[in-house]
Amino acid sequence: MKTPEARRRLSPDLREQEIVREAVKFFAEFGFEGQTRELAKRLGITQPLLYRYFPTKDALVERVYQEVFLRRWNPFWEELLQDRSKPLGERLTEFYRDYSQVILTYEWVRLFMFSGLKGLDFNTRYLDLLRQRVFDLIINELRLAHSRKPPDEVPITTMEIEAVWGLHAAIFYLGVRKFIYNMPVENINSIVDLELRIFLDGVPGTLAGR
Amino acid sequence: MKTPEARRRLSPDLREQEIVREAVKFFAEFGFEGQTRELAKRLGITQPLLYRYFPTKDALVERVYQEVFLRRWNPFWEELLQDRSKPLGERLTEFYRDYSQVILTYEWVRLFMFSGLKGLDFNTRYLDLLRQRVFDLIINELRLAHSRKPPDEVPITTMEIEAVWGLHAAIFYLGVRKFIYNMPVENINSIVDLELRIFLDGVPGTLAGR
DNA sequence: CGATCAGTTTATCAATCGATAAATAACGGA
DNA sequence: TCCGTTATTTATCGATTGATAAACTGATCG
Repeated sequence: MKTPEARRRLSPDLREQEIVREAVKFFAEFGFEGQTRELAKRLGITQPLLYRYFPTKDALVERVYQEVFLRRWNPFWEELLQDRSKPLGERLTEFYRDYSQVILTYEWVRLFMFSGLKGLDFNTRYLDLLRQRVFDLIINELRLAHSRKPPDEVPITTMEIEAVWGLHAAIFYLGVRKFIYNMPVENINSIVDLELRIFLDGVPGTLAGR
Repeated sequence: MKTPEARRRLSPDLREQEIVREAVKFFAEFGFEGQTRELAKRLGITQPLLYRYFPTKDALVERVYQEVFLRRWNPFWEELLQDRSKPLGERLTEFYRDYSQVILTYEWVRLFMFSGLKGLDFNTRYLDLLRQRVFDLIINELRLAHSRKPPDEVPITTMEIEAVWGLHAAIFYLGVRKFIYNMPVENINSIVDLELRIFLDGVPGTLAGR
């Protein structure tokens, strides 16, 4: 009992936006093997129309990546982590609460995993960025908070990076459980706080630069 | 320049074993959309022969699950975690070193993720088992080691479970990074030790039952 | 009100998929 | 050595896939 859906002839910009928005949801659900006919059906259009806006299916997939991963990165995070007017614990709480709100979504988590499994290099590129823009900063601030020598005197160790990876994994895995394993995960903020507490209590023993 | 590969007519048992063994590798690489013709090619047989041993493709996929997940569970783990003749830290190290050696493999990690993304209920079933057979045990032993009331007096809290989830995630994510994101991850045992140290130093603050 | 541009649909192709039936050939027993 | 069982291959079907070309139609302008 829905409208006959006879609405046609949208402006190209609007139509493209609609396609991309629906494609994000669609590929997040079925992966990149999701069929163009089914996507078109959800959009209330015919399948060949997709090819008016994107030359190939891969081009549409590529566009979905950009929309989900690149667009959602917040440059302010890097400032926040270095804002020494606040205690480090407070900064980390603020950062990971906000960061988790961005990446712990159905689309982000699943598309990221689909991308990794398909062997696309996007994951490594994103994670290299994450390490440079976030992990190194956190280690730097942790060193400072515990009166260790800075990274330019004593280089960052593998184990320091791994310690931060552990924190990051604990938080990201909440999204894996929720959106990939389909398990109930509630009160994410409280859990983020918990993981941070455990991390901050336990990490001093692994910091270098004494 | 390889042998003409004219060998035919294996015994049904042997042929089935070969098919399953190769199918595990194959589906771990390409996911369940991997094509039967390509799988047959890798086996050096023709595609219809697969249907002599498995009625449908799904039946073969189902068999792969059983082979990888059910067969590799070690009941001894549950005994080990409760062996109070050893310090808890030692038990956890021993367990997670062995457990990580079993699940942090190309096949296990990728098939588990493919399964989750496809919406099969196997993940939840496995993780329910993991929680009952491992998580609850760990929390019980942690309570005991820190002189808290046992779970039958003070029920296990959500946050205690989440704390163990965090440890588990940190370790499992090593496999995600290595086999899904294709990142270099070395010295897994050392990292497991590190995560355990951080966990054990930080977790007492979240234990209930005081 | 008619003409033109462009957004959209219809019709269809070529390749690929899982699956089936019939033909072939390898191995063991008499 | 021959024969029969059956493991294996050849040939093929029907459905589905991404993609293309041509026909259609709605909106804007004169």
